[in-house]
Amino acid sequence: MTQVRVRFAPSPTGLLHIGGVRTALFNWLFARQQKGVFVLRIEDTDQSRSTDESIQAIIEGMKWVGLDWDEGPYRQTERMDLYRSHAMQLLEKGRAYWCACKAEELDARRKEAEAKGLSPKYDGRCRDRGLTNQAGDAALRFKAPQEGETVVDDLIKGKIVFDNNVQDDLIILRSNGYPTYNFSVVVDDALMNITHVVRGDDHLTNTPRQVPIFQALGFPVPQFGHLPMILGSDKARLSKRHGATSIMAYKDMGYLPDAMVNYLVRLGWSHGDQELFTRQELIEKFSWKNVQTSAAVFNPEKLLWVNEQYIKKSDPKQVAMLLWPHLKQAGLEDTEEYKKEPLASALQYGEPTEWLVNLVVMVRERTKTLLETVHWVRPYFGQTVTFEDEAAKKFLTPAIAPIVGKLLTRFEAFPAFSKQQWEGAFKQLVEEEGVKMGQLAQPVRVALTGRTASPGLFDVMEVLGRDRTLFRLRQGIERAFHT
RNA sequence: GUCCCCAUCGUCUAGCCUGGCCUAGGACGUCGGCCUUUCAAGCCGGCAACACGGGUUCGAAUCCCGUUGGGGACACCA
Repeated sequence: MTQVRVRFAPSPTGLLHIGGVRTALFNWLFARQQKGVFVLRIEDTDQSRSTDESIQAIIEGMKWVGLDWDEGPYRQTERMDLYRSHAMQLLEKGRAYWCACKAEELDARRKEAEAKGLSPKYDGRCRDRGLTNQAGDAALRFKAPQEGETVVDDLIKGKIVFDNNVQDDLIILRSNGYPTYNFSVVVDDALMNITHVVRGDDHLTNTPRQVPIFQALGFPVPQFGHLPMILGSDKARLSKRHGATSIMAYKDMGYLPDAMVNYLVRLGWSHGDQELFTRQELIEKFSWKNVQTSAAVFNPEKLLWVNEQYIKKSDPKQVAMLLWPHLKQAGLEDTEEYKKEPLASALQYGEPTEWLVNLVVMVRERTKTLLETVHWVRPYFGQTVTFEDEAAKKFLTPAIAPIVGKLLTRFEAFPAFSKQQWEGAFKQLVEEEGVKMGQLAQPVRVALTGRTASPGLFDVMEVLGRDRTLFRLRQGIERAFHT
């Protein structure tokens, strides 16, 4: 059994798209499962649209989402000699010919054909002219078979039959000497010994163009697999108008890489009723036969739910580390608490403090993204609290100040914080005063966090610690007299 | 226009290959309830789908044909 070799071959013409990540993911899963090789190849033969920034964006995105590659990144622009020499081979074999038609002429003829309701394919006028490329401005065309059929046995869609008479002679070398996509992929996939070409559905009709080129070059034809597309809510191909499509935008919005992977893989693949998978499980359970044949609509709400599950169930240390950059972005880096985070500025190293980890555990039940986590975690940074006006106005009133004062006195009597002890004191006071739990709890909550919603009061005190709890209680009482 | 792909709740999907176990299961969302010091979480329950029409068969979501609908491709883009 030969070793499985797969590849992800994006073109660097923009940010790394969610659809691209999913394609990469299926390839990666298959490679890891089969103990094969995952190749990253940058298809940058369109020099007018390719940029180095895009290459960086692809690499950054792949790394963030944890899809590591074994070979590459290769760049097609560094392999020009290979494409040219193989193109010349085809010319020598009589499987290619020079075409002197100008781009504008072809354009005009295509439009004309379309207007007449004919197929817009190349009319083959240079096919038998035996031209040479003396002027150096001709394009080289592949002599595509015009008879018979090309059969593709797709890993996902099954057997597909294409009539060869609908294929035209595609250009393999542009007049500027650069190869075109359909040619460079074939040369690369062949030379890189790619065994399984797995890509988006939109490439399905490229397959019957590419297969004859493999054959003409004398290369074995790889297995093909075509993944269904990802659609927007209106069932049109997913694009920016449906919202964020770049993978890094999701990082910025506070999504976890594992959550993205989990959501994306379930978009078109399933394993019974299971919704959540570890990476190891995905690698073990992945199978082509469970890949969906039809397109899927991207659903941001379900993605949000998956992310929420990961925030809740992942190792809180991991979550805390992923939280660091967001804390900084939120302007919390000047607080004492942030400064205690050992390596928050070099987030790839070290571990978060126990304090932060506990904080994450305390708030994670109520956050769906890391951005929300930041919001919930914010009151615990810094000595003083920022009151939300509405909250203070409603709960920190002169009427309530005395009882909060009594609570403060009792707490002050304790030399250290003890959840059990303090909660007992709190409940006793509530009973003595004959008030409802909430009548005291809400003012205290506002005093401690500045807001009307928070985790359990005594968890809050624990994270705050004795001194800050007392400090904020005093602060709250003071505020109460000023309302 | 030509070629190709696809079709189960609003959405992601299980079931389809190997027809009966399907009065079609799960998940997201949504609606209602329980729990509760707030906000969540959690738990329980409700609503909700086999695109349509023909066949084949004792029996079809499952097999076949057609229709309709959706998507993709037809570049010196990838």
